[in-house]
Amino acid sequence: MRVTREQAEANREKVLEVAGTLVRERGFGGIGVADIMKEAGLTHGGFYGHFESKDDLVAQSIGGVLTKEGWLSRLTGKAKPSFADVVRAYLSPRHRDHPGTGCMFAALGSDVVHQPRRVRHAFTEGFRTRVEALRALMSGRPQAAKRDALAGMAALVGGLMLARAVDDPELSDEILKAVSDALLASNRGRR
Amino acid sequence: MRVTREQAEANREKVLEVAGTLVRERGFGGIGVADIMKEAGLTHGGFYGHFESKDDLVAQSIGGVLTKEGWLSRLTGKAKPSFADVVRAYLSPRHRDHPGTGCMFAALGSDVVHQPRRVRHAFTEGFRTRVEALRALMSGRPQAAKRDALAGMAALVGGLMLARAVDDPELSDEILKAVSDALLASNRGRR
DNA sequence: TGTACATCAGTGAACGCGCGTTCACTGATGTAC
DNA sequence: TGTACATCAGTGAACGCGCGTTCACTGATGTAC
Repeated sequence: MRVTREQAEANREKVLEVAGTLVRERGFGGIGVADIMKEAGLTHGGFYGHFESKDDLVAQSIGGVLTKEGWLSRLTGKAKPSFADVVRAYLSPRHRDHPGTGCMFAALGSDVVHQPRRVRHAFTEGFRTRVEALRALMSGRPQAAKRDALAGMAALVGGLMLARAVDDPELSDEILKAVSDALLASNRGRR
Repeated sequence: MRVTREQAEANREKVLEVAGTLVRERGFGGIGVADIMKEAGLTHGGFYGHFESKDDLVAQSIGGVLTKEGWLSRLTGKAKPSFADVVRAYLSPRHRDHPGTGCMFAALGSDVVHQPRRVRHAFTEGFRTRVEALRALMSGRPQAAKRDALAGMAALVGGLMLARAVDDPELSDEILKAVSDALLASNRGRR
């Protein structure tokens, strides 16, 4: 059942997209080749026509997500979001409850260290990009230091991850609010 | 090859301890029953004399680590550590490079959400304990709010996790230092 | 433009390995007298 | 305190399931004429 070249390419991209979502929802240990292919509307046998191995797919998928443009706008829903927009959207219940389309670091962060070199490297480069983007949005004279952006990223990622880990919804909300307030206050203080 | 009751109990505790270390070093997906038993100096067959299942072992091991007393002293090497002592020890290269005896949240945080109820609950209760301990060490008038402690925990956990995830040692050190400086400064500001 | 053949994307059965779990067995410990 | 038997912690082979990977096959697409 051969398909057109365009369809084959679309299928490949669909598989990458599904993998990116499922791995964030279920973690590295929670995704299988058959699952992913099924979710993409295909059967598992065709997998190796597109990818060398499962590791290859995961690396490509994560690399793709972490280098795609427009993530700030997708997160906030605004074309030119402010620092406060980003903090509020990142630490929102909505982001917490939709890991599949959310931040890779909060969803997979503690497992990255156990992944193959390629995956770890993609994460590192994606992290640099995001730190720089955050820095550019922060206040400071004349501009915020990388240090402030690194500390901000740590608080964002740690806060979201903990809000997801905890099994008490109230505590989870409390974490989101606490980190959000602290970041917004410290950015005001830097002005 | 029966052993004394004391030896059997010591073996059980050794298995729990090994599991606690290996799971932090390798993640939930990186530990096998045979590995753990071998590392404890036993063979895999005896496992089910001590535990109901692998999940049971993991839950018991993590619950044990998270309820044990003295973790603040073990982390800092001091009997009565200050807030600055805790921050500096937590975000030290030494802690980053020894996950097996370090913080559960940074080592396993993003995977906790995929674990059985028991494990998630143990994490949540352990988290509460640590937030309260941190709050008690922070400055404030008359004392720091829970909010400040929650934000502090998020920054600590996120910072350590990211410092481990990243594949560039320089960036890793930079993360540790940035978060450490930010936390110490904001605690001074609260005084 | 139409026809014949080659290509190859996708299918689904099958393979093989790793790992959690079970089980018959061993031999030292614990206990009854 | 010593002896005989019962208990049971630990051993290692074996089982079975899940999952990554392979492969012969199908039938629609792409191409040569």
